[in-house]
Amino acid sequence: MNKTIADIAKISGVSKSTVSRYLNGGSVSEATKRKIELAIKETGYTPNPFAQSLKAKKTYFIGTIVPRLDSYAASHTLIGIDEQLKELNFQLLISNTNQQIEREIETIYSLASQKVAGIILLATQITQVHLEAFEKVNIPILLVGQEHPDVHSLIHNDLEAGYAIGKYVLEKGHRKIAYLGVTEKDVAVGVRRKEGFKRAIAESEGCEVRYFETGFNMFAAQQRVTEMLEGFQPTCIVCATDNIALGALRAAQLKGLSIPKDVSITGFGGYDVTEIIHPGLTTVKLFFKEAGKMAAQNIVKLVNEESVPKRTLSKYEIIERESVDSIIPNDL
Amino acid sequence: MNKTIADIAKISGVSKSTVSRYLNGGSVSEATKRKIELAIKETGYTPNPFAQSLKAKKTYFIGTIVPRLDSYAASHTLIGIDEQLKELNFQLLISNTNQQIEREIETIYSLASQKVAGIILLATQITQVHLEAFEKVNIPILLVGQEHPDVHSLIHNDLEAGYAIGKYVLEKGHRKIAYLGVTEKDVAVGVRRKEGFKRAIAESEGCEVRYFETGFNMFAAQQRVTEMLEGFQPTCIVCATDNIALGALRAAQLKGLSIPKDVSITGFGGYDVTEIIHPGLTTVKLFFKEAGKMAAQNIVKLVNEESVPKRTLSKYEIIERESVDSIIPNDL
DNA sequence: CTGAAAGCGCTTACAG
DNA sequence: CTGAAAGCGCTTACAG
Repeated sequence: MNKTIADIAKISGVSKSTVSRYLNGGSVSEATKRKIELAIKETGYTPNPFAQSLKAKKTYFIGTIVPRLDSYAASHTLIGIDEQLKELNFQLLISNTNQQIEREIETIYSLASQKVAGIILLATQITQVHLEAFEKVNIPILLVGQEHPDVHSLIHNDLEAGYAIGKYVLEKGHRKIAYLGVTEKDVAVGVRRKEGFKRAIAESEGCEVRYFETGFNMFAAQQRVTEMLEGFQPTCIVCATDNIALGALRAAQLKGLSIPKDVSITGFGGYDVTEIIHPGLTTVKLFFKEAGKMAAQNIVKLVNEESVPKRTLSKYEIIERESVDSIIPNDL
Repeated sequence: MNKTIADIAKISGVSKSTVSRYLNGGSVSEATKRKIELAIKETGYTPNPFAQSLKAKKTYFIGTIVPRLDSYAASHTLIGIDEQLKELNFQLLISNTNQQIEREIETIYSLASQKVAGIILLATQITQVHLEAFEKVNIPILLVGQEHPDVHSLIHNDLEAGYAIGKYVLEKGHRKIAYLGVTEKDVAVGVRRKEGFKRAIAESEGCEVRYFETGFNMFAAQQRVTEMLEGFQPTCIVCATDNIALGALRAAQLKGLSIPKDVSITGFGGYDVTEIIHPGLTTVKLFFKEAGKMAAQNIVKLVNEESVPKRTLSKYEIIERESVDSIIPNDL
């Protein structure tokens, strides 16, 4: 059977209080300390976390709500969160909503009823219902990937990153460009990245840019690009995610176009697969794992009632590979 | 503040015992049932799971140990486990070991000290130390992906699947084949798949087959294939995983070979990306999500002390795409 | 530094 | 059907 604190007390000949004090780093004499240590080693005792949480009125669970488990972004963010949380002696509880936004709400309440100390939400959209739930459960919440003025958040620098990739393709001489984005309901990916890109475009002259919208799925993107290519032949396709870029790549290839000679393509995310495909995809790398670590640090601070900036920014970096051609005119 | 069962008792004018009985489906009169329901609705009361677990001496956590979070196999298996566990009213606790096998052992003990009801281990290797840990913690364990005579397991039918892909390439006329496997320490992937493949080869004549070993990483595989191609030019490369196949594909392409005209390639796993790359990869699809669901069902049965077969097999299917050429001689 | 006692929020025989 | 009481394994003032 499982040993309890009473067993340890009996074996080491002290009271339960003293054992508890030892466990929690209170003041215990060297001699009793040794006796207790011995008893613990001998029995393999570990405190019952349920009893601890019940009594101490606090738990060491951090709930993380993810829209999906099978995405590079989600899994790498989770890896970072998990790693950092372990270091801080918290336990990660992952809840997958399978991209159903109603389940996010349910999950917020159910995590609360499980008495988690805090919640990290890998967010896609923040609705009024979300805000209401945050309010009601009354536990620290941290948004990752999206921001909202009323909630603490950690976001990728989508605006600047969008600007950077815009500048990049412009510098490579592209002027006839298709921008393949996603729904504006997703503020980070659908609005901010495009906004940054537009700013870059606005600083350049003689551009012909058309904007298209597709889903996050690569097959949907493939089809969208196939259609697009009927009526518009850009020299460069800038995609709001790597998955979209993968779809674009395949659509172009199936059309017999050579990348980057006939058309250049860029992605956004920096997934591993962008390096292994042929040609390698030029993309904006986002640091998901690092973002996850920062998120874990922030939520724990929030739990401990330490101060945290309302908004934390994660970095990005442009990775140059083979999918973008330089078409700078000869006269340069 | 959080309401307790005492609050509900007071509001509805009955005893705590009765409320508890109502909560646990005991016999309660219609009238009191209604009063209690009202009080619960009014207060938004949810039972404290720590108190429940402490008293009832059982928990609804199932710990799942995964070697990594960022793999198609792991995440899809996890999705299946999570989905099924929710349905069975259990809560999934994911623990990532980051491919460090010592951490698997630590995690087994730490999950046990967290009083999980059962453990699912997405296994790579089963060592003596594992068996010892299973023994010591004395809670139900289910292996997924690997098997061992002493432990319950759920595995993909690697042997048959290996045989099937061997038969397949043979039927396509290939006789000069490279098999790209992994370490035999991984019994399922390193031994069984190869064994099945060899059986198919043994049934055919005039084959020249060479066996190579590489890691699970696509970049390592790419390099391995690049080297291999110096000394051996097969008409077909059979890979033990999709990631290896991706590496092989890139190596061949960088060498200027056209797939499948110059060399055919097959994978193993059925990752989404194998469909979007160009050419599409012919592969053996494994049903990770379904396997995860079965695993969840089995571990819960084990927790409830119902009987479960020592070994459960998950299915597979060959997906034909463009990466394998038919080179059947003209005389057919 | 140490121990006795109360209490965290539940569940479960037991008696009625 | 219902309630009083004990107890799950801890922690935490309080007194010494």
